[in-house]
Amino acid sequence: MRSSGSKAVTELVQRLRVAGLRPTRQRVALGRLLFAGPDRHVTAESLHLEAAKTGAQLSLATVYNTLHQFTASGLLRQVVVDGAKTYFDTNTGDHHHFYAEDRATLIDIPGDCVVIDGLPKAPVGMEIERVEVVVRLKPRA
Amino acid sequence: MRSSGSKAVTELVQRLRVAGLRPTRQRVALGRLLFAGPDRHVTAESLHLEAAKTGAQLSLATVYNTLHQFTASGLLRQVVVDGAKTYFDTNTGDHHHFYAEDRATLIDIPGDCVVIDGLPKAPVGMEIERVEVVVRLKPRA
DNA sequence: TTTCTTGTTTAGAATTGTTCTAAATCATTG
DNA sequence: CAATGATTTAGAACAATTCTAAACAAGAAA
Repeated sequence: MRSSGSKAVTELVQRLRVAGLRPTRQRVALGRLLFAGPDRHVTAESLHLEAAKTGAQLSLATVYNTLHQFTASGLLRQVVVDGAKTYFDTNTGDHHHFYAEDRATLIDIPGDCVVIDGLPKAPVGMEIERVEVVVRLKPRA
Repeated sequence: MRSSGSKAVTELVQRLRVAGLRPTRQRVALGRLLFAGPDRHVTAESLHLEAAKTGAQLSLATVYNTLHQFTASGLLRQVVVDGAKTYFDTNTGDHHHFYAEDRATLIDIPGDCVVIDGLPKAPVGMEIERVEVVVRLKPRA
């Protein structure tokens, strides 16, 4: 019985290989947390904490490295909604976000339900890389 | 000849008073830089540098304080487009932004030309504070 | 004016999130 | 199994921002 990993893990290892990333213990551990279930939003800090809770043994620096590598490989995407922390989103498709400032929490808004009209075209020499909508939420008065 | 200030300065002092802020030398100096001309985007650092160039004598901490006080009073608004620095915008009206990542530069998009449709309503217990659109630009290939 | 009170400024230390460095470790290949 | 090069890591370094408590200045009162 050579391979004791689940199918999900095998697939993850495959994804990493394809991305040119060696499937190290640390990357697999983080990948499982990120990609095993439904889409999610994490910060380096939160993911590091979560990994620690599941018994994984890895440094915060590695979490940062890994998140950036995953992002560069298109497995993750960065979301900027707060000056302080950087969020990473496992949903790399076209979509937007609610951001509850008081809870520092993100909620996805599917891209296919939102229509944005009337945007001016990009200045000369520039082109649009992406259009991001952030809907800031506050507790109802 | 008691009052040697220009009309613009008098008006600025008035705005500060209304906002409950004493028109100190520092606040007036920063206010002139911010509100004398057309709308603009600054960071604490950039404004501090600019103030220094015009001969104003004030600390970076004061620039931070002032930017936050101005924001709290509705004279400025914060724009989050980059994890690293915080931008402040003298245009507090309804509008959006182009953001050229390579130049770390903001350009206003008038709010009245953009229509956003299909946004889901806010989760229960929450209400929408503001809808922000950021159009990320990259140099044309 | 002068004095009093309170708001404001400031230098410098402290914090926070993130990146860097160089040495140790691990994964893969031959 | 050894060699090679990628990866991890602890800890230092960094950058933006906030905090602190002491000095200072603005407006009100006398």
